[in-house]
Amino acid sequence: MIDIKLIRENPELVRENIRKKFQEAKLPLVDRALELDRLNRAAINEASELRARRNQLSKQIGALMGQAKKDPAKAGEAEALKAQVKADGERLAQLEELEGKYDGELRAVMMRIPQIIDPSVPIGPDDSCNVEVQRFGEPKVPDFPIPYHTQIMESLNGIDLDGARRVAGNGFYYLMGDVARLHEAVLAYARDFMIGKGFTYVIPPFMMHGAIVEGVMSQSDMDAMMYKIEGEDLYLIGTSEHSMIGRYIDQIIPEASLPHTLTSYSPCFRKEKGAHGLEERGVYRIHQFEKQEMIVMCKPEDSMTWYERMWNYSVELFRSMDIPVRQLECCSGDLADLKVKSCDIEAWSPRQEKYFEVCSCSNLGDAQARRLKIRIRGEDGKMTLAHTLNNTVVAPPRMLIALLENNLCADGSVRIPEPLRPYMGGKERLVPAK
RNA sequence: GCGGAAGUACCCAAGUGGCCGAAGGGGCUCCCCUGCUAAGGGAGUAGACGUCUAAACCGCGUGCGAGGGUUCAAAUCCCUCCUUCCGCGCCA
Repeated sequence: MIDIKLIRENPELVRENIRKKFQEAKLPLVDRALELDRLNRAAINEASELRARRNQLSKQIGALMGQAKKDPAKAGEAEALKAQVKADGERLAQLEELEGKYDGELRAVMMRIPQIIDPSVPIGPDDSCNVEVQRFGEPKVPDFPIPYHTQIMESLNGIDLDGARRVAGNGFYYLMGDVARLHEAVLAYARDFMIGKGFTYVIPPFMMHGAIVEGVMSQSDMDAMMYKIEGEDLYLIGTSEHSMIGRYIDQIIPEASLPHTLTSYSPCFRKEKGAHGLEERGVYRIHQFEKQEMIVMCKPEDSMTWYERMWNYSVELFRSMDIPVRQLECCSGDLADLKVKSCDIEAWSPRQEKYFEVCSCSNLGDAQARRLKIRIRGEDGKMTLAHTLNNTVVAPPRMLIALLENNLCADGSVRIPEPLRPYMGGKERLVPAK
């Protein structure tokens, strides 16, 4: 969400930004916003004047009522004033309705106008124009065939998808034995990795109220992703970012306490509406998974530095587990409307001989903060909107695919990367059953 | 989940329809006096949001847990909800 003042002062810049994102259909929204803003302010001004008059007259009525006890003639004057205020009341009620209407419509329009993207974002209409910036580690293809990840897991007696389907349907899994343990090892290692970077470990609520959901995501995302608890004003979180950022709603943060650098663990629940491709079977795209996340809330001038740092943490983490990765910069047309800049960290899949997404790092600028009213009180008392960023540390079911594929040996065993071994009881290798 | 009590500014707290955007105390800021591990006196102390403005000040509006309602007028009366505390129940 951008500042309405920016549209008032520089609508052309906002239009240009929309064109850069190849969303021409949204261009009329700019004029619509200007129109609604004008109408809204006119209504506010007229209503304010009426309220001011009501307050004044009501005071006079009070005084007259007091005098009327001694001088009955004053009662008539009071009645006359009452009638006038009552008459104003009807117009005021109309205006209040208009205020609500314009304000609501304006907000809806503003929600659809995209955040101004960073000048460094590559321009392109869709994900085919995303830019590979840099590779880390050698993408190797071994001379033996790499099976689909579920087969590797099955060979280790580590997964039961059939059972999960009976119990919860498609999109769920039972992880078992060493694979389940490896899943937890990855999470625990990633958690400690981030703690080592100075982040504060947080376990947030896994459910949240509707009002928070509306603050942290768009209506369309909500429909496509969120599970609602029947009969309660509660939704299951789709990522801990939701409850982590929601925590700051309507809050004023003292500048001295910034930056807030947090790493949160949570299960994530997603409907994942829409068609899923052949390569998204198994544990790639599922209704429930677990994730370690990083969240940073900082001063505006610091957000780009944090952005760079954050995606680099992901690279460092994956490299420490011997997984080759690359940084893929998101182009303008593929960038979500709330984001100023974002990139994916993709892990190498020796089976597909291509990279696939394992982390997504985003700088939201002040977009989220404006929606949620997250402000910073400066040392000088001035208020500014905070900048928010988030990045995946690791989402183990999916990253397990990369881990298993990249560490598979010709004999079918899986080498456990060094840093994970302490979390696996010292085990160095997973060996297939039989 | 049931019963009881409560939610007012940084904190405590008074306030049952107009004279209340809110007494009093504490804290904090500034000033004066005194002079040394202290004490006394005075002044100031909603923050926020919206609007107005080139911007700031001022003004106006909103604001007493939240949202509705009654009324010319609501901290105050009515309804719904939320939160906290105490007791009981249930549960890891």
